[in-house]
Amino acid sequence: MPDGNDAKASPLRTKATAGARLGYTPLYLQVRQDLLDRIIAGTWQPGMALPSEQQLASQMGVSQGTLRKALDALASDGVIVRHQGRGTFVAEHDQRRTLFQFFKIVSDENGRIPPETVYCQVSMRPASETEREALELGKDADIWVILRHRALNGQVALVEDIVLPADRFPQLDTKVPLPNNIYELYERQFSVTVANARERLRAVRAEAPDAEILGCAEGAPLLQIERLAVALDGSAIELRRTRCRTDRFHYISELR
Amino acid sequence: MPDGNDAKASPLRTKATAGARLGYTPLYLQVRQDLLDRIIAGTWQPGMALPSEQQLASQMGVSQGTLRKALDALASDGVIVRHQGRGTFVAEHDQRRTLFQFFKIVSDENGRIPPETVYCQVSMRPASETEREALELGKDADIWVILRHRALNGQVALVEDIVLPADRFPQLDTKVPLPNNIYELYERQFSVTVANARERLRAVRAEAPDAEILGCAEGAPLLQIERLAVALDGSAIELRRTRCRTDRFHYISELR
DNA sequence: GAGTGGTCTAGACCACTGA
DNA sequence: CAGTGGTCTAGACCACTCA
Repeated sequence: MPDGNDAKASPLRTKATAGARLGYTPLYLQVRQDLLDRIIAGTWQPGMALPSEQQLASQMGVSQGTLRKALDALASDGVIVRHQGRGTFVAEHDQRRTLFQFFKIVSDENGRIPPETVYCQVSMRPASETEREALELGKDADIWVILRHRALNGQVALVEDIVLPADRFPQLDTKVPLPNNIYELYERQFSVTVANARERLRAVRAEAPDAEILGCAEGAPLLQIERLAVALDGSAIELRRTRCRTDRFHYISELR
Repeated sequence: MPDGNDAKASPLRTKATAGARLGYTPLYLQVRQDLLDRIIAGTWQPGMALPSEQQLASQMGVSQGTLRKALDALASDGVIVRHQGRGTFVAEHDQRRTLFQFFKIVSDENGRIPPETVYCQVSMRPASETEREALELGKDADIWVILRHRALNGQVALVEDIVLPADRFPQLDTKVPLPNNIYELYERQFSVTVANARERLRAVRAEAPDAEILGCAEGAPLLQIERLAVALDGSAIELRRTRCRTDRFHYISELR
């Protein structure tokens, strides 16, 4: 058993037994954060099984019910995945997750189809001011810029600029050609797990270079998607701008 | 106590005590459905308080923990709202909910601002085939069509076509002028509660009529949003097409 | 201070998986 | 059939709201 005594009778429990008004955090949220910290630190790698509820509960000195609430919270955030009868696993950026959670463009006829990368180029340059601000970078930070063209149903439909902080992705250029599933690359090669993202959508005119790549007229309407992706530890990790033809595709959004 | 013996020792409990392989539904989900049915039936109106957990649990013959899981599920679906120390309430389509859950267009400078209706027209006609299909209507069904122009920061920015099944909204035309918050109208006047919606986004060219309304050039890029809204009982209730300028506004989408 | 939802516990039993 | 997560219970106590 390699998972021995690393957090026994933990120093948590801010229980506020008396009138501690502010700053009260329920035990299950403290447990949640403790587990999340260990996942971020790499104690359990993506795809690996966590110890069983019983083991974790007794290790951390809490009841199984409390531990379960912590795991439920992590599961609803997509950090872990639970399978009845099998165990609890650190969530992975497999094909399925990338396609459903992080790819919102759908074919009008075929529904969800995985995009195929048809062109990819990597370069480095100093970050602009807006890039530094969005990615929370220091004054002289460098960034990687990835340019990709991607096809759906065999038709080039997307042009992407991806911006990454260079220091979090050392020697990215040696990984060329980059795999189709780039978040899997972040995860496996650089230990960076994308947890969630916010997107801003606009309709824009196709400028000449994009029009040529996408095979549409200059001035045609394109859907522009600006994404800021956030890592497990809450830091901004990727800035992405996608321009997309929407004559045979559309972007889906669920309001709940 | 007006909420007497209406569901005592309920006929639920499909507990599968023996090897009932398929068709097993956990008790808390049965309770959830039972409560949802009563909300749909209007036993508790939007904004009203439900009985306390203790009362509901003993009424329905389940433990407080099980009842709580059912309420938690309804709360995470946005059907009810819980307030520690105050009670549990049927969710309402107030200004706040409409603005945050069902309005995704944001000003580049000001952030979230409520849109202002500057033009509104209501008419009735037979449903087209695609409308019948989307709204699950019969052969000769009629629909209401609402045309609206809406302004953000004092600038006309949105053109909307809203399609509703006529039989669910009797005498809608007598409610003109429609209030700004139209989901509140559905709820209060027609007992129709919008629960969630799916949207399809595209970039399109501004045609002449929209260009004039929005004050932009013909052929300018517009963001087109097609929405299908679903009621509490799961039926499709509204089809909506919005066209929007995105030179000073954008659409936000959260990926989690 | 009474009443509400929120947390925490301890234990029993059930459904599912895989060797 | 052993081990895992999922459900269900009963009861204690805590934090919050409002009269």
